[in-house]
Order: sequence, then structure tokens, then C-alpha cells
Amino acid sequence: MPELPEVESIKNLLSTGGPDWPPLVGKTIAAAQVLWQRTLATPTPKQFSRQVVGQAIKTIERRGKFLTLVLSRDTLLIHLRMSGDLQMEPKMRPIAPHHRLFLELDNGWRLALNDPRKFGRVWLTDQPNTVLGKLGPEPLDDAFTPEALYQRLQARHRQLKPLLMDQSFLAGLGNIYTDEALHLACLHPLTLSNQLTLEQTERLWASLRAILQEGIRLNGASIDWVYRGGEFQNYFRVYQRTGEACPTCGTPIQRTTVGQRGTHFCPTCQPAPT
DNA sequence: CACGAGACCTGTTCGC
DNA sequence: TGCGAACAGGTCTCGT
Repeated sequence: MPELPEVESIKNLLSTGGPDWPPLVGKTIAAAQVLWQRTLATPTPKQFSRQVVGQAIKTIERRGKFLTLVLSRDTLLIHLRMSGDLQMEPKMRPIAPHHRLFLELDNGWRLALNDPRKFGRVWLTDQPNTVLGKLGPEPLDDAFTPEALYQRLQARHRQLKPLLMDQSFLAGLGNIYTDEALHLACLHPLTLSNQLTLEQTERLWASLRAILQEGIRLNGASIDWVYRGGEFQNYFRVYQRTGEACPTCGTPIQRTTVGQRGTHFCPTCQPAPT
């Protein structure tokens, strides 16, 4: 499900609390349970409970699509993958069918990872860099400049869309925001990375940041039954708009497959590379 | 190195 | 109505 803007929205929601639930930061973990073993990447479920209980949640951060809960001693890393969601609920509520792991807090609330497809993963470690270390730059960081992007693009010989979705190239983009950014930048998803001019790179850089910022401002995108509260789905330019008019030129949006992912683009605004 | 296919999973939607 | 196929916001591993 979630890409950078959705994870950022969940982070904000959890750290400040919402209308119906208290903030997570400052609470202490009183109990933990793993309901689907493979959800836990490390350590073993038994170790996990023993190790996590008693630790306080100091801060919540985001790196790429990872949520990082900084605890008293360790770091809890959460990746929601395709269908994961985090929910705060009273600890007396019955365990929902798709809950895979939960933490009980010392205030009567429970943080649950709900994940129908079971792809989500959780790590408890005192060395978060072993998991996060391979990630590429944060697209919204000051350090991520058009020149930095140009250098990275030129160093590779790859199709633009799969490269942008490669988390070691750039952290946080997924299928939606990549399609949206490429459309805004007027670049075809199959363009080869080292064929971009500096000017095209600047346009791509600005588009990536604009689309991600818009996504965050709208609290992410809510599609289907997974993750609620976002509004960005109402502003998609091309994603899931096959056959509809391009917002720029009116040409029907086309859908194709690139790197085994559904890909949406405007054949007029985003001409195929030669 | 670059790329495609298959795996991991369940649920929804589409076409016949 | 029923049923199988296709598809879904992600990532890993393997083979070419």
C-alpha cells in the first residue's frame, strides 16, 4: 500500500494522536504478540516479546517507506509493503482477522499491524542501519539536489520507472507516485536514465518533489479498502485513469506494463524514447 | 549490470 | 449466479 506520503501521514498521525486516540510517543510497551510469524524479520517472536516489553517509545520517524519507532534501547522498524496498516485501538477490542502483530501500551491502548496480504515486516534491532543502510537518498532532503539526481541517473543505464522505484536509487517512491511524477515531468517511463539531459533532470527533480509534497499535504492516497483518510486519489493525473483524458492535453491515458508493474502515461505528453 | 519471471499472500473485480 | 483469471500501493531471489 503505502509509499512515502502515506507512511509520512501515518507517522504524523501516530506521533501526535488523533481525534479518537492518544499519541504514541512517550508510552511504554507493556506486552507484545506476534500472530503471523513471518511478519517478524528479526528477532524470534519469543526474543521479541522479551526484548521489546518495558521499552518506551521516544520518537517516530520515517526513512523511505520505513517507519522507525525509536525506543529506549532499540529501534523498531516497520515496513507496510502492499497492504499493511497501523491502527491504534483500545486493548480490550477483539483482535481483528488481519492483525499480524501488536504492541500493548501502558495506557490501555494497542498498536496493531493489520495486513491482509502478510507482506509487511517488522525488525527490532539496536543496529537499524543494517536494514536502512542500503536506501538511496530521501527525495525531500536538502541534500537531494538536481545535480545529485543527474549524477545518479548518468551512472546507470536503466529504464526510468523501475530505476526510480528502486529503493537503493531513491527512497520512498512506489508505483503511484512514480507514474504521477513522470507524467508531470513529461517523461516516458521507458526513457533510459543516462539519456536524460540536465534540463529534463531538473524537470524530473521538481516533479518528484512536487508530487510527493502534494501527496503529503493530502495525507496520502486511499484506494480500495486499505488505509483511509487520504485524499490524493482524487487528484491522480494518470494512475488508474486508463482511457480518461490527460489533464494536460486530453489524449486518452494509456496503460502498459513496465517492470511487471501497471504503468499509466499520456502518449502525447510523454513520447516514447527513440 | 540490467531485466524478466516467480515467489510471498489475500481480497476484490472483471469477463464469460 | 458462479467461477476462474487478472489485478492490487512492495520487495526478494534466481536465471539469462
